[in-house]
Amino acid sequence: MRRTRFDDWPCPIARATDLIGDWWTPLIMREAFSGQRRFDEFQSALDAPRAVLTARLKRLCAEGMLERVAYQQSPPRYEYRLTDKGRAFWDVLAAMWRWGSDWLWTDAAPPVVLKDRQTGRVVRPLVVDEQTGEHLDVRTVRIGRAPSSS
Amino acid sequence: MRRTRFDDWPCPIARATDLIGDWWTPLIMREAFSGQRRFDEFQSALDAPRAVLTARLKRLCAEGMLERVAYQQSPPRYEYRLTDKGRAFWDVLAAMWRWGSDWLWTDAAPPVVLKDRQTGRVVRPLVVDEQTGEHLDVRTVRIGRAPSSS
DNA sequence: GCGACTAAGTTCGCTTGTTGAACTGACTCG
DNA sequence: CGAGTCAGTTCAACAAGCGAACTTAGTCGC
Repeated sequence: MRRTRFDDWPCPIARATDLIGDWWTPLIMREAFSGQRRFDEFQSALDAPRAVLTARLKRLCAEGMLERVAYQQSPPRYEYRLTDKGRAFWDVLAAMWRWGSDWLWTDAAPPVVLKDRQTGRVVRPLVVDEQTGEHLDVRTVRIGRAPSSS
Repeated sequence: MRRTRFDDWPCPIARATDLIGDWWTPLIMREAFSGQRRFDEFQSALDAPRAVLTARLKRLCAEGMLERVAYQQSPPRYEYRLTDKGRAFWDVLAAMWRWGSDWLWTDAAPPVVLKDRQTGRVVRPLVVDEQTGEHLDVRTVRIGRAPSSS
């Protein structure tokens, strides 16, 4: 009777949900993107229960989003670094950022924004069709069987 | 000692996580996007526990992502329709779709794709900077304080 | 060499959330 | 009148999340 797993469903959203649908997980990734690496850094940045943090980091490593790397031998200490897969996940967080900024502040504007590291310009993530560059509209898109590769 | 809420954190990712970080919730939204509206449609499409589905639909309505609308008077029956806020959430699901497709099928390609409703062309969502149209790279972006609007 | 400190977890008792299955109530249809 | 439909609710067992305290292996200041 354990929590239903989605990680073998034939749908990208379901599999992704299995990972980030976990409590705390997207926030851990956010911290990783903003440069945190060590257990205690994550812990104090998020104020998450240590046991939960342990479980999440273990899962993220198992999934190949983070890598557990020794940064000193004695006493043995490890830090958690983003892998390519983990870095690619930034796109999802950026989409969440945009949607959250647009729809989750009814009263005022959110106190934080994304900025270009060089120019300082405010950056607004947008989800588009790779081919056309047009904003992806729900109404124009449907879910379909993949074309057979044979 | 209840589950830590993120919905008043000053970060768009945190607030979004509070919503979609919930088990089942992104999948319910996916079903909503593919046209499901009724309680039993969601239930049988996902095979989710009915009690959980009730709780999630209630939450999504409270958050203004869905609307509970009577579609007949007697007996009173309700369906759940996407609001503008809910429709806007498609961007996040699209980003999850893309990332999941790219990184969560190690063995083969995913069996489902997004297609243009008219042309049938396969559509690949991409997260870009709204200004430049360039793919958003983690390394070029940082989190910063919002410019004061005064 | 002794006590305080540090980093990275683990353990524990308690509360909340999830699960599957069965049940309910108001109606309609044959 | 009995079966069926829809939109939930209820229940008991179990899993997961919570905060706080504890552990382990080493270093640093004195």
